[in-house]
Amino acid sequence: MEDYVSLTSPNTPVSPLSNACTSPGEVHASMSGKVCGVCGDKALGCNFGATTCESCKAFFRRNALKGKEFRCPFENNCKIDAVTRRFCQKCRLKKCLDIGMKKEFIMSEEERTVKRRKIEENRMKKTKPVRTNNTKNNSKQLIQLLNGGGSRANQRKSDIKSEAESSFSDSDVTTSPLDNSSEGFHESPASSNKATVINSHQQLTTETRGRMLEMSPPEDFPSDSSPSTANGVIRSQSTMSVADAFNINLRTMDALLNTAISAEYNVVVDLVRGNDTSPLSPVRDRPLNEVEMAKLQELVVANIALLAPLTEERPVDLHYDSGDPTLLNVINLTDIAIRRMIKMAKKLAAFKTFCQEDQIALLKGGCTELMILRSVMSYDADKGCWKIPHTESHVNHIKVEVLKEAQGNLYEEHQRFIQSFDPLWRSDEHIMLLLSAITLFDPNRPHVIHRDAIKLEQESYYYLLRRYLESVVGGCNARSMFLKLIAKISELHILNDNHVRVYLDLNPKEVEPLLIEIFDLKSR
Amino acid sequence: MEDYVSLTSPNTPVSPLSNACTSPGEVHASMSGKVCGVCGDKALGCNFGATTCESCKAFFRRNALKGKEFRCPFENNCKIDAVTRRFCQKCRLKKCLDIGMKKEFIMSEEERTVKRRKIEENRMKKTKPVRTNNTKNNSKQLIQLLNGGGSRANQRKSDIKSEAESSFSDSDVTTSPLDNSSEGFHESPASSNKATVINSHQQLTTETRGRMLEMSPPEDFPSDSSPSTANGVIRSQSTMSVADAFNINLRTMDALLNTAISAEYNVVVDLVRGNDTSPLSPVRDRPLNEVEMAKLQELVVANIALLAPLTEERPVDLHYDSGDPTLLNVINLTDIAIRRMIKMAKKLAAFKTFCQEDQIALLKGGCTELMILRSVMSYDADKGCWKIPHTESHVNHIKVEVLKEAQGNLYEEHQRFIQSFDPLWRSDEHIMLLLSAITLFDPNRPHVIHRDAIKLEQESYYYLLRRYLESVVGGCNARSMFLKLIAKISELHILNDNHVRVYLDLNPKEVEPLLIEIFDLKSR
DNA sequence: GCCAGTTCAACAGGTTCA
DNA sequence: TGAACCTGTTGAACTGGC
Ligand SMILES: [Zn+2]
Ligand SMILES: [Zn+2]
Ligand SMILES: [Zn+2]
Ligand SMILES: [Zn+2]
Repeated sequence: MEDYVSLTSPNTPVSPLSNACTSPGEVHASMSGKVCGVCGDKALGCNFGATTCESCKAFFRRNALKGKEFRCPFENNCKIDAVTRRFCQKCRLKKCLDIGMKKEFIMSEEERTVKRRKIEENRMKKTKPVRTNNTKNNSKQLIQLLNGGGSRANQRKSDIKSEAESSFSDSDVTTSPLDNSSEGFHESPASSNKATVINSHQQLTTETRGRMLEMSPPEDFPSDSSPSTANGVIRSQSTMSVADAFNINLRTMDALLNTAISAEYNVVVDLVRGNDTSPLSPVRDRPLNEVEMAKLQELVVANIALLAPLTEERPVDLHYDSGDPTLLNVINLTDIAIRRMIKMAKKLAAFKTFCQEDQIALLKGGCTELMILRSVMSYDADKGCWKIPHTESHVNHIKVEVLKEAQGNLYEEHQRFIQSFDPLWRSDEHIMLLLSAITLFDPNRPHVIHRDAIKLEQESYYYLLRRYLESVVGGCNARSMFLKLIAKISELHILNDNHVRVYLDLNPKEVEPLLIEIFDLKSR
Repeated sequence: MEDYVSLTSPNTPVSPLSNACTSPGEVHASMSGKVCGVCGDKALGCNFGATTCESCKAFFRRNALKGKEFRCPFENNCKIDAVTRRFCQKCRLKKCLDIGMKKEFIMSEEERTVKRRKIEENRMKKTKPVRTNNTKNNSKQLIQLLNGGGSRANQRKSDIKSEAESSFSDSDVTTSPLDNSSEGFHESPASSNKATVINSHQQLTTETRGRMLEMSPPEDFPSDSSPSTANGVIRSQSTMSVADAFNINLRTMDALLNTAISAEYNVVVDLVRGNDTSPLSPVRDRPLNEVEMAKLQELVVANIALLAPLTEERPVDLHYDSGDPTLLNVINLTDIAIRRMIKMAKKLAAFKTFCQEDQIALLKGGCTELMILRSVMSYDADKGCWKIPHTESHVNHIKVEVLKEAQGNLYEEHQRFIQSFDPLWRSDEHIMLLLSAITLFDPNRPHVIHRDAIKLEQESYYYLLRRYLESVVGGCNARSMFLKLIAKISELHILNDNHVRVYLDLNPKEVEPLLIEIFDLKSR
């Protein structure tokens, strides 16, 4: 059974030194059964410029580009056949090249990237359900809500037929362990502000690490602190004059931004000039500046406004108080949650600057993800329920378990997602709101028109999130957290798909009009 | 004489008596249950060229290479079976060889070291937090250098005992019978870098993909290719759980990360300029903005500081001034180069924000690669030497040819690497510094703790490099240059890896303490 | 159908530990 | 010494653009 016969005619069966594959059109007569020019094994075709077997093809692809230097355990002239080919990489590779295989034919990193992307795109096209457009026609409710400053534009199914309540969530930011919640509804910017910036992980304090560094130059790193808790941690709390920040008017963005820029820029200037004087002035680890604070505060304020409105919007028809709501109840309550969302969005200056089409696109595309985030915020781990404020005095509790009624393992996934949020994140209103903003201003929503403009807005929130983290925790940790949070956004997209499926399965007749509009249910 | 032949090369893998293993794909009909060719015990597969059991495999590995002469207690013709195999090593080993086991297939000492390293590296990449090496204990010098602003923390061997320039001869005492011993070592400041230590060949593959995504044509996200679909609608595969999906969805992560980074640079500026930029305004062809400029400038400044310090750091003991330095001289001079590197790193704000463990990991892992880059920068093509400033007025010239002293073709490879840099790149300080920064902030270094944080920083420099190129040459060219430069980084890793072994063979007694620490030489 | 790349289970080398 | 284990490498089978 010795196919070792091949050993006698070691090299290429065809031409001694090259078995370059002939041009496709021209069939080489002598080739009856193709043979690998490298090892003599059965060949299927031409690979990287020569006729080879599958294994030599793979071998060449894997090793030719790496500059890796192999060593021959023998005399650098090993004969390569189907059995011995594995024994000496060096001689095998050499033979590959000798018979004319070309490294150039191996796709570069870039080419592979392009290819992969192309495949992905094609895959998308096939799978893509393609939803209907956001025409003015099928977005009446949304448009009304967006335009109408008031509440009359509402048409709730449940106004007629009272039903259960609640939703995943509305804003329970209130329940947040952080004090600010307790401040609750006042809008007094000042008070909330303070909370804003400073509160936050108790342990971390708003240490302005940058400042600290300057103050204690020599031993930048305490060297003792464990890496995780780390490098900077507990330091004195520097109570910067946050107060001023709030007086700043959001409208005068230009001025503010200039401040920010100069701040950013100053670092450089410092470095360039007397770099010796303050070599440590870090780009990071500095407290939020006025602009940043203002932008963050805007979110907080918009969110606060969210807490009360529910009641005004519609008569209290929270009948289910008597018992636990069904899944359908809960779903329809998301109607309310979404209205809140819209209201909140409208409080964001940037949002209002977008054209109506984009506003609709963002809301339609993002509202469910936003709700999931709210769900995370309002989750009460102890009771396993969402705490949802309805009136100033009344808080509703809805068992998360209601999700078990949904198909698939929505409940488990939802729980896992919530759990995957570090309690510290969940309870940090600022983090959650920033994530919400990033989610809202997602430039990749379908039907978006001014994509770049939206992208810019989103970027500003990414940036702000990062800055916020830097101002709260230092160095490595800030970046780690930032990345983990970004990962959460990625997970959110996926989880969202599963949630949406629940809506799509609904019978339009049982669902609130607004929901029908948002999920294009009629079209199903 | 088949045996002879088979010993020298695998040409005849199958000797009459052998039970040489056939290629895996080819099913040997006669083989029902595999049996050890040596002892008849149950065999699992092919080991060192023959089908053997686990114990004979281990036996052969342990004893075949040792020149050890065993003595047969009997007549030199013992029967070897599962029971008797341990009675006579001599006959057992002889039988091993008889049935075709080849000592050449046993990895040499050096190969094993390389392999071990690679494994450890990979392990570190996966296991993120776990702290291991780089303990404070074995990184004293580094820590001193990192903390101490001054230079007193230095302990140079050459300060104390100027010792013979040594011959490498002993270094290549490599025990391996295989030629590899030939590696010898060579060092150029640059080349020595390679040894750097932590060779890391991460393939930039997946990462590059992300980076390229952004660079591609203006309409990065043709709206359809975008991963996000609308608020509902199947984003990726549908039913998978969030957890699973996460892996599959790395692509989305890439995109998000990119957004986050560009946010870092653009937000402030863009907003100021008027975020109503036309929707299609291309990201290319615009000059660097303030933030980007600042970050780049920081590198330049840090680099400037690098040029003078050498003399302060240590008394000039460049004995070789009288003549050309030997390879060992050069190797030990890398000590100085590394000190500069550390100094430079410390001038980077971002670097300082990392915890000490990470700072050490990055320096330990990256310093040799960084030195290779410096080698490229300081190379004088005309004279074929490196120009290394020692004092402000004095520049040292070291012939690159010193690398020829090293075994193997280190010199050639090094030269090739340098030459492969377009002179335009080499002379562009910004490009070289950006490459250095990318190399420094390599998240895949072993023992890194906050891997993702470092990755973020690195991505940031990738982004900056791209932007820099865009600002200097036009869109298309920028793109291809960017890719070529990335490829260089990849080559750098390989070059580095290929010579790590050189350092490993050094005799610790002849090497500067800092180098010992960085290369963990003592541990050998 | 060709020929790039991708995937994954088996393979074969080293390492560990009793 | 050898069973158990770990990991990088191989290669058969498969995917997908052209
Ligand atoms: Zn082959
Ligand atoms: Zn060979
Ligand atoms: Zn055996
Ligand atoms: Zn014997």
